[in-house]
Amino acid sequence: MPSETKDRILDVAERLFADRGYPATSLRDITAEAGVNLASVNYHFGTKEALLAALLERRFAPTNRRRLELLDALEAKAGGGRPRIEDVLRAFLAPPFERQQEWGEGGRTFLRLVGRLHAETNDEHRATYLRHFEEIRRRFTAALHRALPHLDAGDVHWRMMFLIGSMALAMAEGLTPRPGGPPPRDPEEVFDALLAFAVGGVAAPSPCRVPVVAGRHGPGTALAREEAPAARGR
Amino acid sequence: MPSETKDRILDVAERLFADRGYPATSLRDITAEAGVNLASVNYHFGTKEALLAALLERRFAPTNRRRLELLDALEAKAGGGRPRIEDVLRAFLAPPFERQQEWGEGGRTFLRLVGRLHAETNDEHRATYLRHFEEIRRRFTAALHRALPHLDAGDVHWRMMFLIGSMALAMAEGLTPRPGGPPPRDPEEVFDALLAFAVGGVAAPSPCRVPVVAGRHGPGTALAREEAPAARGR
DNA sequence: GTATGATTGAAACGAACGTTTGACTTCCGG
DNA sequence: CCGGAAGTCAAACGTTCGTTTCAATCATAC
Repeated sequence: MPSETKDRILDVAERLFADRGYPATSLRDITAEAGVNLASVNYHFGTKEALLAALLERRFAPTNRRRLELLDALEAKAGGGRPRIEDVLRAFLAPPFERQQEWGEGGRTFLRLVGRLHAETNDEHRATYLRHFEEIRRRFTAALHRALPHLDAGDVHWRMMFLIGSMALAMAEGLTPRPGGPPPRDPEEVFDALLAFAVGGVAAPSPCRVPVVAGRHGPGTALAREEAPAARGR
Repeated sequence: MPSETKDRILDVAERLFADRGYPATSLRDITAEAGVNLASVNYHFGTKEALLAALLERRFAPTNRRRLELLDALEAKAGGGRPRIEDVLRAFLAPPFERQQEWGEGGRTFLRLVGRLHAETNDEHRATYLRHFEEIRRRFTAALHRALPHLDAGDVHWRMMFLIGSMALAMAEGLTPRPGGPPPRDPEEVFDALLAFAVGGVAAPSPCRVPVVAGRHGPGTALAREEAPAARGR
């Protein structure tokens, strides 16, 4: 077998990156916990950065392939018509959770890592991560716009952002046990809750920018509006 | 004047932490850009960790005070009755944006930092951050539960999570100019869009252990469920 | 003016980091 | 047997980190 070492490094690095973050995890931590030599990371992967890239590739490629597969099927079925919002969101949100089931603990760890990377520092490893994600975001934003033709591009863009934020936090924090909250649920339940929230948010009525009947404090800014009647279609 | 140096350090550190993340920003970066001596950070704040704490305290204290103030007013007005979902969410979401207006560029920078810290590494500075946030989360979760009495505690907890995720990403990424997307909007517009999304998501019908109709592939798991009749009340 | 406490300055500390080196195993086709 | 590629190992490389030290400076009260 060519490299049991390689896989051990990948597994441990995935867990430690997810637990402590990329910059806060040293190669010495990884190699010590994996029981391999320090130099083997550079031997097998080149650099720490390339280790992250390999790690992302391993899980991201199948996940995103599945996303696009579901999206293609969905759009083919819709023909020229508009796809259903829930179908689009399901195609976007389900694959990571599917993979999590299939990969077991490693998959759950990966979910947390992905959630964390969404806010990770601004350097090249962020670019490494975004390279996998940008095409997905672009295509699903377009699909969402077709499902919500009454919104302008900016609104759709922002709702996609909010959606990603919900997903990321659900993955990063939601799946780790936390004191004070209810016990963590099964990932399937989390998925159901997330999808319900996402559909409700994405399909919400257009943000009402027009009438502002400011409450009392604050000179009528949108923020201080507290008693807005303000029905507003588009 | 006792410490122009102290404020310069705080301002620069806030910006650099927001741009690059806490672990990736060195005290040398901060002091060089602020034009002060390296040792002055440790002189004025003690440690890098304490610098972060001071920085958070400066912005968080008034923001969270305002949140609780709005929440108290809201609950007083509601008496024993159930508060309106939108009012609760507005009390939670508006103060950071209000502060951002009042603080100008520094406030906007702080929003990005807060968004980033939600996914920051697991060490003590994360605890530092959470110390400011946990009480807020607890009180608003309770208020949200009163506004949504038909949901169980778990559902409310998760919707609060999703809400925080949306807010965090909106703050962290949404306010920084990004290639490929529409030009960044005014924070007021972002706030309106976020609030609309949040109300829609939080007030969504109970997670889809309710009937879902659609699609074809997938063997009946919760994730692949696309044709599930499965009504399930509570 | 001079003593005193607060602040700044330049330099160094020890530790930890990612990476490289070169010798040492291990394994297998000839 | 052997030659050589593939992999492992301990040790060291040069850098950068947060922090400390201690002398120099400044303001202010006596």
